[in-house]
Amino acid sequence: MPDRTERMVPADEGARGRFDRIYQTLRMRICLLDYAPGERLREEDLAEEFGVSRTPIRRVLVKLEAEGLLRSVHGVGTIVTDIEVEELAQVYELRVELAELVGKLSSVPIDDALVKRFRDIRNRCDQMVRKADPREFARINMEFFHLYNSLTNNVPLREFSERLYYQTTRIWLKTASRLRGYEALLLNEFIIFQREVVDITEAVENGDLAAAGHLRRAHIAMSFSRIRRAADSAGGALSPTPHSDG
Amino acid sequence: MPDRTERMVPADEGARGRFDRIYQTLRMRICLLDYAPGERLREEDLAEEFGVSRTPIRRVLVKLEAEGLLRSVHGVGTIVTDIEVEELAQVYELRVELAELVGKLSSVPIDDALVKRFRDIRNRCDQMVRKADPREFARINMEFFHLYNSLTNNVPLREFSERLYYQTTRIWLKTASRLRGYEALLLNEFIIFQREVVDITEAVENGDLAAAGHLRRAHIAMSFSRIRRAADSAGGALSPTPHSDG
DNA sequence: TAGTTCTATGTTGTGCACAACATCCCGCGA
DNA sequence: TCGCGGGATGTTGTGCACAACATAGAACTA
Repeated sequence: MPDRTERMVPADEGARGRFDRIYQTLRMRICLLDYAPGERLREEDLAEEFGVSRTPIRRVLVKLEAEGLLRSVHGVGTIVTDIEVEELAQVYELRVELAELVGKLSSVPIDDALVKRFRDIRNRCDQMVRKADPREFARINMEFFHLYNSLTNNVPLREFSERLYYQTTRIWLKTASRLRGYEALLLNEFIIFQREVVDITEAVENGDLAAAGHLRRAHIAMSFSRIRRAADSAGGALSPTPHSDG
Repeated sequence: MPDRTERMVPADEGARGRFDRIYQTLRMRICLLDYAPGERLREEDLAEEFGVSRTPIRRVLVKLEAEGLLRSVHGVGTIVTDIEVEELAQVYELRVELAELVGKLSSVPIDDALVKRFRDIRNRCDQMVRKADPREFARINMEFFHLYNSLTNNVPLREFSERLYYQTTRIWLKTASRLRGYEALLLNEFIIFQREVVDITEAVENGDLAAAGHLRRAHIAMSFSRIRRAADSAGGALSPTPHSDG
C-alpha cells in the first residue's frame, strides 16, 4: 500500500480544506458585518489576502451567492446582499416554524456531554453579561444557535435553519445598530437571551426537546417583534437602507 | 437616458441568462434520471455540448453541488449524489411539514387565473391517465408541485421546498424503477396522484388553503409509506444501491 | 448652460494551458 | 499464482491573460 503520507503541518491543506476555510471565513465576516450589506467585494483583493488566484475565490463566491448572501453583477462587482422588510418578515415567519421542528423531528439522544455543552454556554453568558459587546454577543448567539440546532439529527433541517440564521442575524445586527438607544437595546437583548439560554438548558436537562422547541420558537418570534416595534417607533428604520458606501 | 436596447433575439442571452439555462437543464436531467445517481459527469463533455469552455460549466456545477445534487472530487470526477435510507426518511419527514406550511404562511390571493391553472393540470391528468409513462408522470408531477408551491408568497419556503423536491423525486423514481411490478405500481401512483390533484384543486376553488396544505401533507406522507412498504416487501431495495455503471 | 456622446477605467466572465490528484493496469518478483 | 509497485491515463483544481460589460467623467455640440 502506498504510504499515504498524512499531512503533518495544518498549513498543508488540500484543495477541499482550503475551499472550506475561505468559505467559512467569508461567511462569518458577512454575518458579523465585517462586510456590510451593500458593500462591494473585490475578487482580486480576496485572492491576494488568501494567497491564491481569483479562480478558487470565485468558487467560494458562487456558493455564497447560491445561499443568497452575495450577488455578482457582470462589470459591476460582487455585492453583499441586503434584504427587504417583507422578506425579512418571511424569513422570521419560517425560522419560527423550523425552530419548533428542531425539537420535534429526529431528536438526538441526550447524554451528559450534550447537557454539559448547554451548561457551559449558560455559564459563559453569566460571566460576560456586563460587557455588552455587540460582536461578542453575536458570537455567543451564533454558538448557541449551532448547539440548539444539533438537537436534531435531521440533516436538511439543520442545513436550512443554518442558512436562514446567517441570512437574518446580520440584518438584525444592522437594523439594531441604526436605532437610537442602541446600547440599552443591546443590553436588554442580551439579558433576554440569557433567560432563553437558561430556559432551554433546563428543558434539555429534563429531556423535553418539544418544550425546548416551543421555548425557542417563542423567543425568536418575540425577538422579531421587539426589533420591528423599535424600528417602527424610530420611524421606519426597517425600510431598505440607502447604501452609505461609495 | 441611454436607450436600454431590449434583447430582441432570445439567442443573444447575457452571461446570466446562459448560466440559468445550463443550470436549469442540468437540474432537470438529474431529476428525471437522465443522469442516474452515482453517474459521473465530465466537465469537458458538458462544455462541448453547451458550446462553452469548462469555466462557466464549473460555475453551474458548484451551485448544484451546494444544493446537494452533485459532489466534486479532485482527480476523480463530478458525481451525481445518491442518498441513504436514513436521509431519505429525514427529507420526507421535513417535506411533509413544509407542505403544510405552504398552506399556512403568506397565502397568495386566489383569483380566477390561479384556479384555472389548477383545473388545467387536473384536466390534463384525466387525458393522459392511460399512458403511464414514467417520464411524463414525473413531468406533470413536477409541474403540479410548482403550482402548489406558488400558493405561498414566502420566498425562502418556496426555495427550500423546491430543493427538497428535486432531492427526493429522482430518488423516488430510481427506487420505484427497481421494484418488481414497476408498471402496475406506477399506474397505481398515477391514479392516486390524480385524486390528489382533484382534491387540492377543490380546496383551492373553495379558497381553503389550509385544507390544501393538510391534503398535500397527507398525500406526501402516504406516498413515502407506500414506496417504503413496497421496498421492504421486495427485500431492502431502499438500501444504498451499488453503482451499476463502470 | 444643458444635454449627449465617447473614452478611460475598473469589475466580473471566459478560455486555455498546466498542476495536483486518484485510479487503473501492466510488469515484476517471490 | 498471488501480491505489489510504479508509470500511464484521466479527471478536477489553479493561474493567468483577455473579452464583455457597466460606470463615471471629460469633451463636444446646440
